[in-house]
Amino acid sequence: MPIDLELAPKQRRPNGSPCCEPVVYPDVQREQALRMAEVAKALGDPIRLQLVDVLRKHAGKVCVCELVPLFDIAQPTLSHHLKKLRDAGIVDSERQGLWAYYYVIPNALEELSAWLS
Amino acid sequence: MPIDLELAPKQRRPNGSPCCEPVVYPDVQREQALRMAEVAKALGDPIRLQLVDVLRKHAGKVCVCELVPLFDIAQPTLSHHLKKLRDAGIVDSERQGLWAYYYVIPNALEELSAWLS
DNA sequence: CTATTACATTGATGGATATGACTGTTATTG
DNA sequence: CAATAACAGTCATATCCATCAATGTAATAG
Repeated sequence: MPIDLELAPKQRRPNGSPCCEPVVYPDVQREQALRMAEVAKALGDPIRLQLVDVLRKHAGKVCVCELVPLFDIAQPTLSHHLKKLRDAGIVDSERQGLWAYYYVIPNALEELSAWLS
Repeated sequence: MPIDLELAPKQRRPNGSPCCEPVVYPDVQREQALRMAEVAKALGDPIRLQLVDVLRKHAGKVCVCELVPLFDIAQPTLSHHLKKLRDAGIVDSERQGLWAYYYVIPNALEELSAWLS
């Protein structure tokens, strides 16, 4: 059940009583909000957002060594950001020899995107 | 200029040299990433995301007193979250007597939404 | 085997963040 | 005017976060 309560419109205030009856909050959508907030939080850093932007615009997988020179941060810091994106379920990686290739998980952004539009 | 570099695909590593030529990063899109990350960061909290959800689903303006009972947080904490959303340019408020009415700023989410889809 | 490269992890640190208790401001009731 | 209600701001605290330096791991070159 989406959050679509009939919130009481403007109200008078008798006195000695709160202005609004407490609206019962439908506990549903809670989990969806948690999931979407987790994704949004991961995107809430300019570097991570640009990382996702780069990865999205390259259908294939991108090597970490190609991502490092794009930003003014040290390699461990980039690794840290990539881990955040991985923990949020936005990207995943694949190891091939010495290199690690990252890619955006298909539909990982879909729920948030649908909610925003 | 959007981030759409031709990242060199997989590469060999001669030896004594880094694996990839440093890719020149187009400094543009930086500001856009900053703006979108700011919005995403503000949405990166379940309570704030649900707040925006409630406000969006009510075309009119919603009184703070109607928002408070929806969440298990104290009123000052809710006020803080609303301020975060205000600072991020997502919502605005209007004072009418004792009450403050909040609403989502039209198109405030458009840039992020467009980028996500 | 030794050196080096690519990447991840750990630890430390300064800065931001979420929360609640308290206080302040404004407006309305009586 | 006095009391109260609605909301915002301040302060303190505990937690989280971004960053870097240093280290660890795995693989490849020589």
